[in-house]
This record gives sequence, C-alpha cells and structure tokens, in this order.
Amino acid sequence: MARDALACAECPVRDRAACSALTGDERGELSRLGHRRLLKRGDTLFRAGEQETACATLIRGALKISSVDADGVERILSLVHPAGFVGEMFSPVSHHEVVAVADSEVCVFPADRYERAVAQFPALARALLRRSAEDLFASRCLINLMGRRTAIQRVAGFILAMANAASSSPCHPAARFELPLSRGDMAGMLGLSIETVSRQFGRLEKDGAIRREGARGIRLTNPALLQRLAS
Amino acid sequence: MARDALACAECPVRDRAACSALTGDERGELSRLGHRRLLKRGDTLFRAGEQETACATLIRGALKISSVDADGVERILSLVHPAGFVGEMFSPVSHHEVVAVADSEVCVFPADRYERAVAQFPALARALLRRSAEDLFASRCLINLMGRRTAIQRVAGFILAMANAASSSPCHPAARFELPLSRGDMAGMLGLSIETVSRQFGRLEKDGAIRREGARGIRLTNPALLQRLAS
DNA sequence: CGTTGGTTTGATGGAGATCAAGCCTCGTGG
DNA sequence: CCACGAGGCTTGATCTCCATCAAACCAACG
Repeated sequence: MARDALACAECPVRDRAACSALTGDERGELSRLGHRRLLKRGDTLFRAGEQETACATLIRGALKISSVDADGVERILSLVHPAGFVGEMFSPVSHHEVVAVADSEVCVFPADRYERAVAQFPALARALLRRSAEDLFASRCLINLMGRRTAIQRVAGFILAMANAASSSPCHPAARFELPLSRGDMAGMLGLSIETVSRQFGRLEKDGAIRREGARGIRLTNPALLQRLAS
Repeated sequence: MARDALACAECPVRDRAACSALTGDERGELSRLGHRRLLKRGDTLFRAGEQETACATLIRGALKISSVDADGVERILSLVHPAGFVGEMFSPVSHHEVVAVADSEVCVFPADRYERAVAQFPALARALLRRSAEDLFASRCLINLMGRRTAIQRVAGFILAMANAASSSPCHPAARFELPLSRGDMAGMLGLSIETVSRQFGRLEKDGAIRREGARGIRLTNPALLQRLAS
C-alpha cells in the first residue's frame, strides 16, 4: 500500500474528474484532505460493513463494486473507470466491496472531510451530481442488460459496452481491446455461470463476431453482427 | 392533465423532498419555475427520446422508470416513491419512460431552469446529491435482486422491499400493504414472466409466508420465512 | 349480460446451471 | 531448464427451473 501526497499537476484525470470543477486554489485545498494510494489487481479499497467510510476518485486502472451474498457468490454491481468516483458519503457504513480489477491508482478522502468540502465548494457538489447521474444511468443500463435476456444477448451487450468504454471516442467502439474482467467476474456481473460465459465467447468467435486474442484480448471482427446479437 | 401553481405550504413532502433543503424565500423562487400536475394510473410523465427534458419531484402516488426494448418488452428500472426525484438534467434527451403506477401528483420543472436553480442554490445541489446516492443504492439493490437468483428469491425479496417501502419505520416491514404494481409490472422488474410471478405468489401463500387479500393486498404472515426464502 | 384486462393454473420444451473432466499459461522451485 | 502446481479457461453430459403456449377464471364496467 503506497501513500503519497496528492500531486494534481500531472494527474491524468485532472480535467475529467469531479475535482476538475474547482479552481486551482480550491483544488489545492481539497488535495490536502486526501492522499493517493496504489492498488494492485485484486487489492481491496473499501470493504462492506466498514465503519469509517471514505470516498475516492479513480486516477487510472479499473475498480469493481460488488456485494457478496450469504452463500459466497459475488455479484458485481458496477465497474468504475478512470475519473470515476466511489464511496458512500451519506451512509455511516459502507454497503459494498470495492476491489481493483487492474493495477490502479486512487485519490482517497475521509468521507466526513469530503462532505465538508462539498458543502464549501458548490461547484464540487454540482460536478458530483453530474457524475452521480451518469453512474445511475450506467447502473440502469446494467439492469437492462441483465433482465430477461438470453445469455448471448448479455455477453454480446457486455462486450460492446466494454469496447465503448475502451475507446476514446465515446460513440464508436474500439476494434481491439483487453477485457479488464476475468470470466468469473463477467459471470458475476451478467448473472450467468462461468461456463455459460465461456460458451458464449466460443459461439461469438465461431459466428465470426469476435476473435479472442490471448486470454483477455478481444478483436471485433463484425461489430454489426455483435450489435444484432445483443438485440 | 391538471396544472396548478405550486402550493408548497401544504405539500405532503415539503420536508422530505430535495426542495426541503431550501429556505422559505428560495423555495418560493424555485416554485415559480415549475407547476403541479396530476397523473392518473397509467399516465405517462416523460417519454423516452423526448427533446425538451424536464424533471420532477413526486408528491404522492408512485412512478415507474422503464425502458422498452426492440421487441416491445418493458423493463422496469426503478420505482419512485413520494419525495423522489426523476429526470435527466444533464442529458439533452430523455432515455427512459416515466409512467404513473398509481394516481399521482408531481411538481414538474423544465430541466434548464432547474439546472440554473441548482447552480444558484448550493443547498439544493447537495440535497439532490444525497437523493441521487439513495437512488443509486436502490438501483444496485435491484441489480442484486435480479442477478443469479431463483424466481422464489426474487419475488420474496421484492415483497420484502415493498413492505419496507410501505412501512413508515424504515427498518421493519409493514405487516399489511397494497402492492403498487401489477403482476406484469413485477415480472418486468424482476426479469421473470407473469406466470412465474403468479406461481411464486401461490407458493409463498401455500407455504404460509404471505396471504393474498384481494388482487393487490399482501399480509406478511411469516416475515422470517419470507426473509429466509429471499436468502 | 357480454367484454375486457388482469390473474391463476396446467402441460411442455428449451436455455442455462451444475457436475465433471481436460487444457492452457504462468510462476515457483528443484 | 524442466517439472510441477495452481488458477483460470474450455468443453462435454445431464438435469432443473422457468419461459412459453393454452385455457380457464374473476372482477369491473359499459
């Protein structure tokens, strides 16, 4: 666990994260409340049930937000991409696990202090509101993806979503990218079994929609077909 | 469609909705930007794809937020209870349908004007942020409810959630309440077929967990069992 | 009345979970 | 350097749960 003073100057998300809404001075003030932390793939940032809550902005890498039910099955509730914000500011205890799915770097703040900053800087509140609306939208897309759809639709839809997330231009998907998630994670996210996810990848490859390149690499050989299969 | 000037004075959610964070004067100013509207069960408040977006606070009744996919199947993404807020302020077009599932009353604002109000009144931004966090949490609970669970778990979990929502005390469920949704709506929400939902209700009644009283009424005869079945 | 929309119940088939092996791909240590 | 495991991934066989089709039922309402 590496900790550092914040160095906003060369932060890769300095003009996309919530804090980008602040002036230089305000940002400096905010930066003194938190610290940076490096996470290796698999490291836990927040644990469900923790008393002292915190929140964080993701600088690089990727996080998953998940809950584990009684019988130990993990359900992924959300993926967080760089510039994303995690943490439950208004809740005394945290409800979900937040774990790095890739080597990552985050900017961590104690919840109470961040809350005070939100009260102090209206622009920060508005930026978070906007981000929160996006999260809510993403969350609803996931609900859409999971409910009453066949396995092939879910997997195809998921691959498209990841391709869009991987691409720089928001609208057109990347032709070639690395999946941040393991098969098990994808299964947990889509509400399928690992085997079914694997079989759908096989089928998509056989149908010529994608090509698997290594364990994690995906090439979209026929995005239109993929789109159609996601229906 | 009935329209009225806003009358905050005797509004039933005047101290729970987002606008409750405002002072009397501020609230008066905000109220001049919007108007009230009555909705009958089944009336549409916002339609997906509408150009001029608006947002609204629910005063009484219940709304559903849903999307309809290509083949006409409706997926319910969220239920909105009184004091809840709906609308996509930051998006040029609305993505989802918002429909009343019970006779309702709302306070409607044009999105651009409301956005200006948010910028003008920092307290409003913070209140919305809090509400948005709650929505996000509810949305994630729904994801949890839908993913990789059996039909009986989903229905039992849903009934418990509705019982909690119907109860005044947030923690303990109401023993007797009316479901706001039809079987079809529940099916759309849980990702099941109408028939399966009906069968699960039948099974829960046979097992002694609930009793159906009329088409919509539910009595929890054995909440512990229900809890266990929801696992 | 008949009609209409929601609900229940039954019978059947199929999609996907589960169980069970094999199979790559690393990383570790002999 | 190769052997050896340990995870993660793939593939196959079987079985279960739920969607689908179909029909009866019920209440509200014109």
